Amino acid sequence: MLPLSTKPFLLKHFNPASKIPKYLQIREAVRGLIEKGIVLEQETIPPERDLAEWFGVSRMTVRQAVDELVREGLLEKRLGDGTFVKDQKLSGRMHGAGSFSDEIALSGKRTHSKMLGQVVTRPTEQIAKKLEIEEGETSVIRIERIRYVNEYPISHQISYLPFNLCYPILSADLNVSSLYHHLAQSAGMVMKAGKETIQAIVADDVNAELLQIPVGQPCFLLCRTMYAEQVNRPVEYVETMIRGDKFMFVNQIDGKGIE
Amino acid sequence: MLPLSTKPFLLKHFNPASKIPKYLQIREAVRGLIEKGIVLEQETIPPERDLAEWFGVSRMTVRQAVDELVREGLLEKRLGDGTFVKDQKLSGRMHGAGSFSDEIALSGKRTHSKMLGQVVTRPTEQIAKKLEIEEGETSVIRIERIRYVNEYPISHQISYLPFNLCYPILSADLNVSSLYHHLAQSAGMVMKAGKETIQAIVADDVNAELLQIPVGQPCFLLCRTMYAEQVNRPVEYVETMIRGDKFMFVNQIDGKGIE
DNA sequence: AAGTGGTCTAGACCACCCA
DNA sequence: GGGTGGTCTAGACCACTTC
Repeated sequence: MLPLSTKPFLLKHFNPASKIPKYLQIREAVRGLIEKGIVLEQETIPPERDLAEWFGVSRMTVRQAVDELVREGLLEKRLGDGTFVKDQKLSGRMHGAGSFSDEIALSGKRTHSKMLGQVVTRPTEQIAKKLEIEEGETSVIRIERIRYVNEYPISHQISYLPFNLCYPILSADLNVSSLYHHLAQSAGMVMKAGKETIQAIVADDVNAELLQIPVGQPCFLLCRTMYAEQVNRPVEYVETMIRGDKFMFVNQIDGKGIE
Repeated sequence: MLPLSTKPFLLKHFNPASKIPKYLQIREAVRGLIEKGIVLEQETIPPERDLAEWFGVSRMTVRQAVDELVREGLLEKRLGDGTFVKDQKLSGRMHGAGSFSDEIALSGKRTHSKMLGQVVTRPTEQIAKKLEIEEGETSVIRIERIRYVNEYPISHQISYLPFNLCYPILSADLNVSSLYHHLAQSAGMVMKAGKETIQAIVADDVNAELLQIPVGQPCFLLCRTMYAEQVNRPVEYVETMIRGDKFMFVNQIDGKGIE
């Protein structure tokens, strides 16, 4: 039997006269049920028919609310059984072979970084999604740097890391040593795998000034999400703008798979 | 007005008597509309009320189907306006140890090539060097093509092949089938390995016209040298200009080699 | 004004799970 | 068998965009 407190709690967060759509109010009310611990992990929320009756709405409206929480990964429906609160764990299997990085092909050159800013902030919706952070759940560390090769700027990089996983790096001096190195040393995070996309874009005015190039000059935009060994979720999302006039990617093609 | 072909196409992929839920059939039918290029990017799919009438289902059922495609990022709804096919960047893998390519990850898209020219000519010094041809020793085949995805041009490609190794392909129709396929069939050349570089540049006037983009738009320039199993020298050098607004590279990062 | 997607109803029957 | 979620109907009114 469900605790008696669920129904009063839900109704307290619902106002049918409000301009806010009912399904959104219901979604947030049910979310509160979980966040406040009124319904614990592995337990069920009330049946859809009960919710519909309590709120005085149709079952379809309840489903619209609950299904969104299911898609967010907060709830799990089991056919014929009920709707359960999930353990807070997100899946993220990584596979595929191959490696690569933006630091390759710079061998023999002198490199350094300049820190532009390192702040703890609230993630935007996009960043929260990339890091698989529940919206508003927590803070992220935002690190903005310029990387130099032989004294000229080569890339502008903005990294985002979940605060609660990576806060020890806040004490690091990233001017002289690498982010990944410090993540391993101070936060115990060793990067394991990830995914990146590479796009061709032109420099906007901000990047043009930072990279000392004209606006409109071609650049690479590299967006990478990295996973650490220790945790089953992303620990870094980084966007890197790289000068197209000073950098190229090199790829060795090997054997099979060629039509 | 929508092409007449949408309705017949959709109904062909729908069977109300099937045990498969209607909304799933509708979802896949609409997906087919996009993948087959019957509805192109930036265009709208038919209104929900039309779809409901055509399929003989209620509008809620149509919405259940369409909303899933919206969540997948394939469609975008604009209130009061319509449901639009999103402008998606195509992607190509970039395995460090394996295939590459601009031809993968185009699954479900209609692709074809247009031959601009196929001539036997004397190699320039640069091309001769790439193909490891003694200067003036022999001739090369120069093949220039535009590649299309869903009717819009995606890349402009110029391939160079040593004449004495590859002349059988001169009889091939490269409009319909791949260069590598024909090299294998008619010249007995199977591509084995190679090396490619990827640069970010902007379109010049020639490429802008061929790719139907403005001059100055960002592009990738991919330069690749390929070796065949049978011979110990390059058999193809190809330069490919790829539209940056329609294409991105995707790379899976795996384990080691991370600084 | 006409057409679009957004929200919502009050039911219905089904397949599935558990006691 | 009784309760659960899965699918589906045939409407309705609203808010928004476009013309």
